[in-house]
Amino acid sequence: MTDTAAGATETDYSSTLFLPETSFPMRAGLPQREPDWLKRWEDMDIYALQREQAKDRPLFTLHDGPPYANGNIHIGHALNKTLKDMISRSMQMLGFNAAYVPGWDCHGLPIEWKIEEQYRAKGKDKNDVPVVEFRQECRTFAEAWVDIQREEFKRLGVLGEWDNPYLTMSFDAEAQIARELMKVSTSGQLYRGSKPVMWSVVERTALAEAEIEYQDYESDTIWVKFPVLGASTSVDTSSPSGFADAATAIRGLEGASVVIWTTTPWTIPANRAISYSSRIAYGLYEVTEAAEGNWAAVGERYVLADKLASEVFAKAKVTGFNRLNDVDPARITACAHPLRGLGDGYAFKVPLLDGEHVTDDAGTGFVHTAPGHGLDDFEIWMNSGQLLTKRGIDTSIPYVVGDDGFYTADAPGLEGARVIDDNGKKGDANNRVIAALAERGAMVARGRVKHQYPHSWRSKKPVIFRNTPQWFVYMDRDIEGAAGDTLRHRALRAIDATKFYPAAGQNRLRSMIADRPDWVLSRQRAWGVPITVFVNKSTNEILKDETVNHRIAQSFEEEGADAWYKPGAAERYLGDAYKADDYEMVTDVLDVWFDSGTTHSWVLRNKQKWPHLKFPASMYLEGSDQHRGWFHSSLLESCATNGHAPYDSVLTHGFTMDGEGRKMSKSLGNTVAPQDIIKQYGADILRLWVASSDYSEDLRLGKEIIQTTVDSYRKLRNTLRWLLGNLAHYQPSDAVDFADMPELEHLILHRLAQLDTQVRTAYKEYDYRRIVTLLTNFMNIELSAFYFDIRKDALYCDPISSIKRKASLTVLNHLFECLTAWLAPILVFTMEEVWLERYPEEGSSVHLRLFPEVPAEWINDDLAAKWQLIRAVRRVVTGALEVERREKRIGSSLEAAPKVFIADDRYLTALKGHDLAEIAITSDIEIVEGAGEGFTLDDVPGVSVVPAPAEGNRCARSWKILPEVGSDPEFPDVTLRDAQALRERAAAGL
RNA sequence: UGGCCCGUAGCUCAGGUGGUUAGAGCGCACGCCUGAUAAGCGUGAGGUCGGCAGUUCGAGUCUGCCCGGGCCAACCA
Repeated sequence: MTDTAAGATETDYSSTLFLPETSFPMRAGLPQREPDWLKRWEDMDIYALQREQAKDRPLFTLHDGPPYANGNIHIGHALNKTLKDMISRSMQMLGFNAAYVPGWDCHGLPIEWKIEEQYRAKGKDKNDVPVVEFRQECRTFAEAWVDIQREEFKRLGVLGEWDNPYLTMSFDAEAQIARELMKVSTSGQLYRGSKPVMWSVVERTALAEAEIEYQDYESDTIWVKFPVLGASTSVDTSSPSGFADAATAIRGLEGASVVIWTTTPWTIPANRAISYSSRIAYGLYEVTEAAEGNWAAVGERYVLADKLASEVFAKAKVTGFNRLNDVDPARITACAHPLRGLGDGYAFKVPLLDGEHVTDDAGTGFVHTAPGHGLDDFEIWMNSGQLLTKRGIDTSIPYVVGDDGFYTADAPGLEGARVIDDNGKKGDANNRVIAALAERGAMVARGRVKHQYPHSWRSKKPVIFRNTPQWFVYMDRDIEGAAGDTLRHRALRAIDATKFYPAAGQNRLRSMIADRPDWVLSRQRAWGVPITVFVNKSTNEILKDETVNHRIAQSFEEEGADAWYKPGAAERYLGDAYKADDYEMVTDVLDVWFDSGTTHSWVLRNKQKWPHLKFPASMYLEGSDQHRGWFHSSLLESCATNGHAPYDSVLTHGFTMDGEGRKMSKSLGNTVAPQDIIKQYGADILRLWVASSDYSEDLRLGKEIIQTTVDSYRKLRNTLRWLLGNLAHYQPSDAVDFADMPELEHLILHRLAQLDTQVRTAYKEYDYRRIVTLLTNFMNIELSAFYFDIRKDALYCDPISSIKRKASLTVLNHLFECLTAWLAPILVFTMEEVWLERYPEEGSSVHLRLFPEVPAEWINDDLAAKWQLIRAVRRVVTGALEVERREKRIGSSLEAAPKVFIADDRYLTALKGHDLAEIAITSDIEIVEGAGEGFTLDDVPGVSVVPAPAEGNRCARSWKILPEVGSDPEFPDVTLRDAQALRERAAAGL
């Protein structure tokens, strides 16, 4: 055993070693220091430098989906922008010109709403303010949030054209959005139809779901008879037949009535169909006993859902009834409208439609369907369009109620009755309808029900669903006469031509496009781009005049879309060619999805403003919700105007959940604000979290996950710090040629070359977590625990002239070059910090680099396979030493000099020419050919290790224990190698 | 309720076309080192692969059902 007492008097040689030297701090202090690097990048205008540097490279255009300009950014924004940043940075470093132009969505209801809120606080009424003034306030509001969000995004380390972003409310944008709309209208794809919307009679305005609150309300309910007009023996309802030829098969339906139930009697004049469900059992019932004069009289026959029949009869004060037989409602071809004949109207047939929304929980099992006054009603009516047309039924939806709540001429015999008055009180419509029904013997029963009913958030008054004219884009009409060339067809074809990450996104978007109804473009709102269309009052046709359209676009360029709302606008646009009085100027505003759906046309194609962008974009990247949003509307808009998608690829990410995988919400109190993470840990931690998560699914974020990220950041940071410390002793002139390097260095360079391919591939596939896994594993297992650990001896102790030391330094330099570049798109701040530590010159930045070229000669699979064997032997040695440590026979591995018995030639061959002691970090090792006793590992057969203490004295410099220590007269307390090192130092004057 | 998607160790993730005792890094426990030191090295313990049923000689991997979670289904973005 070594004389441990000698240690007490040991000379301290540490000043003669090449120990790591660096001022690079172990603790990052990111929250404090990140702003300094941001400032540095801004001062040097690194974004412009990148563009200049890459001006001749192929373009990679990640087109930014515009966030909405209200409120501070949340974790979803941070995720989104960070991913985008990692993509553009890595594409830039892969050799593209990857410009990034951020944008904002500025129009729309939420902003409008905020301004209205401010009005209400001041007791001001929106309707008293001129539209242009109101719009100006919205604009100012959006501008303020653009500024705030811009700073928040920059703080994440996102590099982009922040001083030249795109805004949907800029004048040129508003002009181009209008131009795009006019392209759609002149090509004949735009039409005016109608749709029920939530309508407040009191405020004379359409309302959004967010503007609705549900309150208790007492409604009149009625049960109404719809006389059966005909039935068919076959369920092929496309061939209607009367009773004359089908009487035998449809027993008892002649003279019977289908009974419906509704809580909105005033919608009866708007009834156009009855919905039933094929999953519900129906029967034909006869009234056998009822009081004299009862609405439901003895002898009448009703079709009802079996489950609800007795309930209906109870309401109808029927004391006795019979079930006659089963009824399949699909066989009823049509009913008469219960108001038939009133005011000479209601002569149309009322068809029966099979509806998913029909239940037998309440009512009669039949749902009164007024397509102009309910969403379900509207949908089933629209979806049945083909069927109805085949049966000769007019599919147009009547405008039964005006914006003031009065019945219109579409409610014959009821004109002048009102649904809701200006104070929000029930009008006389219900009673008038009930009276008219009773008069014709169409009533079965009436009642009242208390339920939750939608009310306006502002006035607290009840609202109604009301059919309202809207502007639509055809999904299925041939575009400009080309047969089969419909918008839907174009869009589906475009989806097939687009690459999706992950692939599932393709199906999702495809099924949405395949199923979607026509696109409703109009909103009855103020803050947006107007639908710049004139309609001829007598022909109802849209004016298609290039000159007029040009005037419109031109005025928007100069004054913004406000021009549409200025006095005399109609005359100004129509000029002398048309009389303004002959035309209706549409005042509806465009759906904001149309705004953002056109960005490709005025951002990607505006070469003056953004010369580094291309159309179509290389990629659109957003959260998976955007399959219904931006991906969708951009696709439709571009297919309508360009015939193809505006993107080559679409990448989607999931949503950020809390640590348990539940959605973040303010009410649950489980939200994580990006601002807080940045303040406490730094943006690089947030970015590392993004990079190590699987963004294709929902991501989780919580305390523990942040801690995990912080831990892995520390490890990365320290490994780089050690690299920096050693490279302090490296001069480029020390570089050793590849051919002159030891095998261990070749091994590391081989791994580096492998990683080069893997990292590039992963970046091309946007697979950041693979990069993080690859690099952390490499740095932890192969560098920190293996290569660095082995080479510390040579790096610290070897003589100045040592080739091994210089070769190792050369490898460290390569490692530095590669690792800093590979990690730069992810850890943008830290890699810059690391880089500047070595290259602090002005204008220097890791972000102006490309991923380094790696020489092909580094690849050496045979060598790697050989070192697999060597490392296997090493594992047996370390395993054996661990037993010695347990038994307190050694502490440091340098106290050991084991005997290694090797019976397997493969291992012997592999080890030939190598110093296993160096590799296993022992003071000495004896290799014995042949089998032996000792420590073994199951997966390394033929290798056994017999531990033994190292013989000799401990070297005061390298701490190795060798017999040779003491043999150098000049330096008797060190090994011969260390003595040589000391002599060289002295010779060099150190 | 419907469309699409997800559920592998404490955490983040690997686990082509089904095939031996399910892997990695981090964390944790224990030990070593004290010349990467609020660091470094080693060893080890952790998993009914959401549950149930089926197909199969054999399923984390295929099928069905169930449970849990997410996105979408707005004059919200």
